[in-house]
Amino acid sequence: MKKGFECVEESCAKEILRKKGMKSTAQRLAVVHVLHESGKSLSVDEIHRGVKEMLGGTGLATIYRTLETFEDLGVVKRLHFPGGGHGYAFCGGQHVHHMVCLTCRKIFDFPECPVESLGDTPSDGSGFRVKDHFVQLFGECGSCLESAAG
Amino acid sequence: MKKGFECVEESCAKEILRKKGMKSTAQRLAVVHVLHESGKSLSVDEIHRGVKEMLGGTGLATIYRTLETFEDLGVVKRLHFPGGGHGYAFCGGQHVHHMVCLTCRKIFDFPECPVESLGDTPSDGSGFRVKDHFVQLFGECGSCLESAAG
DNA sequence: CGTGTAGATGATAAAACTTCTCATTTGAGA
DNA sequence: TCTCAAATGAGAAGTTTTATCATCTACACG
Repeated sequence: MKKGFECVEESCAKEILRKKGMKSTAQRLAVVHVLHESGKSLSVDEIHRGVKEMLGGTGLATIYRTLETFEDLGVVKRLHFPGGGHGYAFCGGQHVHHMVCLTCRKIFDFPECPVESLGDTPSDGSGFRVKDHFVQLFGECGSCLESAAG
Repeated sequence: MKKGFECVEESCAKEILRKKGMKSTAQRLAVVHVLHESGKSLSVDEIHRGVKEMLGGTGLATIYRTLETFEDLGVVKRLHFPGGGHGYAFCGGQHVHHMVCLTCRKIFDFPECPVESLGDTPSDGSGFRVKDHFVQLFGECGSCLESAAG
C-alpha cells in the first residue's frame, strides 16, 4: 500500500487503530479516505465502489466489517434518513453531530451538542439514566438552496 | 372487527386516518394497539406477532405497509439502536422525542425538544437551512437499574 | 531486514430483511 | 344494501447483511 499519510484523517485513524492493537490495512484507510474526501454521507455501496477505485478488487464483506469496526471506535458514524435508508459519515473519534443536506447528502458538523447540557438524569420521575444519545439535523445546504432557487 | 374504541390512541389513529381519507382497518388499529400497549420499541417481527395474536393470520407485508403509512402520518416513529437494529414506537402524531431503555426497550417521552430552540439557520456560515431533526436518548430505566443493582 | 503469527481479507454461500405482485377482501360513502 | 377504490394475504422476488473458511499480510520480535 501507499506509504506516508494521505491526510490527517488517515493518520488519526491509524493512531486509533494502533491504540486498540488493530491493524492499519490499506482497506481500512481507504474507507476513511473515501468517506472524508467526499464530505458526504455515503452508502455502503458507494463506499465499496470508492474503495475499489483506490485499491482494485475489495470484498464487500470487508466494507461491512470495516464500517462496523470504525463505528465502534467512533471513527465513523451511521446516519439515518427520514423515509428510510442510511449512510456513513466520517467523524474522526470526535463527539460531533451532523447536519445532512437532504439533496446532496453533504455533511456539516453541528457546532455544539444540544443534549449534553441536559445531564443524565431527567427530572420526570422515571428514574431514567441517560447514557448515550443520537442527534441528527436535516435540511438543505447553501448551494442546494441556491440552485433550487436559480 | 371489534366495535368501539379500544383506547384513546386508537381513536386518535382513526381520526388521523380519516382526515387523510384512508381506511381504518383492523390491521392498522391493531398495530397501534400493540405498539402503544407494550410501551416499548418493538421490532417489525414483534409487531407482526402481536397483531397476529389479536387478529389471527395477518400478512407481514401489511405490517411493513402499515408502519410506513403511520410513519408518514407521524403516528409512529422509527428508532435506531447503537450497534444496529431498529424498532418502532407509538407517538400519536405529537412532536416528541424518546428515551429508550437499552435493556428492556421501554420508551419514555422526552419532556422538551432540545433542538427546536436552536432555530433553522445555524450561524456557522454554511448557509444551511434546518428542516427536520432526529433526537433519541439511550440509557437504563429506573427498574432495570434497580434489578441490575439488586 | 527476514520471519512467525494473530488478525484481516476475498469470494461466495447463506440468512435476514424488505418490497412487489396480483387475486381477493373490505371499509365507508351513496 | 350496493359499489368501488383502497387495503390485505400469500408468497415470489429483490436487496441487504452476515457467516464461513482458505489465503494473505501487518507488524512485533529477533
